[in-house]
Amino acid sequence: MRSVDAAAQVQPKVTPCQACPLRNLKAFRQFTPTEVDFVSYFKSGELIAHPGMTILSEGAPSEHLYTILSGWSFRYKLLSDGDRQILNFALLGDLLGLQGSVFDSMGHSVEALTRSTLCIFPLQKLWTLYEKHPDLAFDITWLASREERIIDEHLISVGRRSATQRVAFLLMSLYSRCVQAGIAEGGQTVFPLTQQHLADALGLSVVHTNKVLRRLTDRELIFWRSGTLQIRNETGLRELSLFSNEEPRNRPFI
Amino acid sequence: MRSVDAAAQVQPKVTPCQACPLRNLKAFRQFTPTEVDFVSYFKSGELIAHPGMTILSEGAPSEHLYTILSGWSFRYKLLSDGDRQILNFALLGDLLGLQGSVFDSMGHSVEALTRSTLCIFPLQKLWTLYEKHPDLAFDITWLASREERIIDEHLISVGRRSATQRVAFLLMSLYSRCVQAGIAEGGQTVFPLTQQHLADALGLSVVHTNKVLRRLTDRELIFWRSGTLQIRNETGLRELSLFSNEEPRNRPFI
DNA sequence: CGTCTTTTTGACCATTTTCAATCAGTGTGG
DNA sequence: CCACACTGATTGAAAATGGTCAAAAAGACG
Repeated sequence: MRSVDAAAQVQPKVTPCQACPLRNLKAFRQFTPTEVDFVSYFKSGELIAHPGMTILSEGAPSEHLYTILSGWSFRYKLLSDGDRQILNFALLGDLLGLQGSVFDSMGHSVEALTRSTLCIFPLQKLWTLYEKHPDLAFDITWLASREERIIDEHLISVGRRSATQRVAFLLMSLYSRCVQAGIAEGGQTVFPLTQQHLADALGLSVVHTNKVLRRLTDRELIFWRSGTLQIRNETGLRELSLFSNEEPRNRPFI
Repeated sequence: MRSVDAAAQVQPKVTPCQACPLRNLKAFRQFTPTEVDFVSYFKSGELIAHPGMTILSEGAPSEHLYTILSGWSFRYKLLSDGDRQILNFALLGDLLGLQGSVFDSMGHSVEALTRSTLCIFPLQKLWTLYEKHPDLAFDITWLASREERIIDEHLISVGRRSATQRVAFLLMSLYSRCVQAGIAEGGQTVFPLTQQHLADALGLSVVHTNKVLRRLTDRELIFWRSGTLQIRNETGLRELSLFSNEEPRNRPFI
């Protein structure tokens, strides 16, 4: 279990906010020059996280807020017997560490799934954001509400859907987020999870997750191999999982 | 399924913010006079909701933000087959309808469990709050983060705990919130749920929930009868459920 | 090529669900 | 005050979904 300090590389601003790659994606909203200036002042540097690295730890305070510039990570909690529940995955543009800025410690941990680049925002400047940039403060509320929505949806999955529906739903929902993030096309997306990750997110055992995936493959709904997920029959998968994508366009980020 | 318009009683401000009963509870933070003035300007009236009434509907836009002045309600989502997942319960001081102010529609519904009084805040004035009262804007972020924390905790319960632990955990966590809200004392609290509500929150069937409750009663951990829940052995229940209360004191509200 | 992680399968087991009644509590109208 | 209707609580039995265990196969990597 490597800690941030041990394995992370903190860098100065390699990617200037003025040239933020997220702004080119149609999913994200545009900034005004004033906003860009503030965010640029707010951002203190970048963090390169390597696969398996713990970015934020449950129970520990957090000094920073992060925005994902690239890569995948996931939020999770551990039970005392070692069981892990993955709460949500985090992709391009997602905000991490908000709990740390509002409470004295994080209620969950965050681990990098792939090599990731995160923008670092020191909390000392967060208050200035609220004071001087109500529009950005509102964006933070927006992002928090969106996170709530995703967890709500996840909770109904784990609580009320069958194993097959759960798997189907999570795959569809991640695929849909990948499309939004511009890293998926033609029904195909990079998909750097292991079956263990899926199982831990869905409240299932790996063994059963594996069997469900086999069935979905046999039914020619999906094809998942060596880090790539193919949605072979999106309509079928949507029907099965009752997934309906209402992800808002023009989403904010910081 | 009564709608808000049909059964609700919208009243002018019966309880002036200056004399808000929440401010007397040690769990809640104090307001500055400026803040009280603004909240008072923000609040447009009160809503009396009766048991079973739908306060907010999934998929519908919401015109208002609500704060609970008294009573119980719960957030839930329905599956197409009619199954219901209760996402969280809402008590004194909790904020309802934030999603409606950020997205064009609610991602979940809210139903009153008991007769409830809610403060009504029209969304048109929300932007003023962000502009003129960054401290209150921060409070909204705080409340959103707290909601996330509770759902996270709920999700790990549903995903990874046994039925017995789940029931024990939910009971402890609701009891703990009641203590905070000042409506519980001496291990005893009003508890206006049915076993169906518990089951729907925990992702269990009513039948099994009933059997688990019986076992908890037989082990003399709890005693629940006619709307009153007694925690007969708090230590035992905490141990069983792995519940640890870290609810922050001095919580904000609007 | 050898080691380590991840995936896959089969067999067996357990928790939880579903089904089907019955019972208890509450409110209503006569 | 009692019969009737409803909703919610309880129970037992049978069925099922998903879990655990164990082991082998397949990849990934130095």
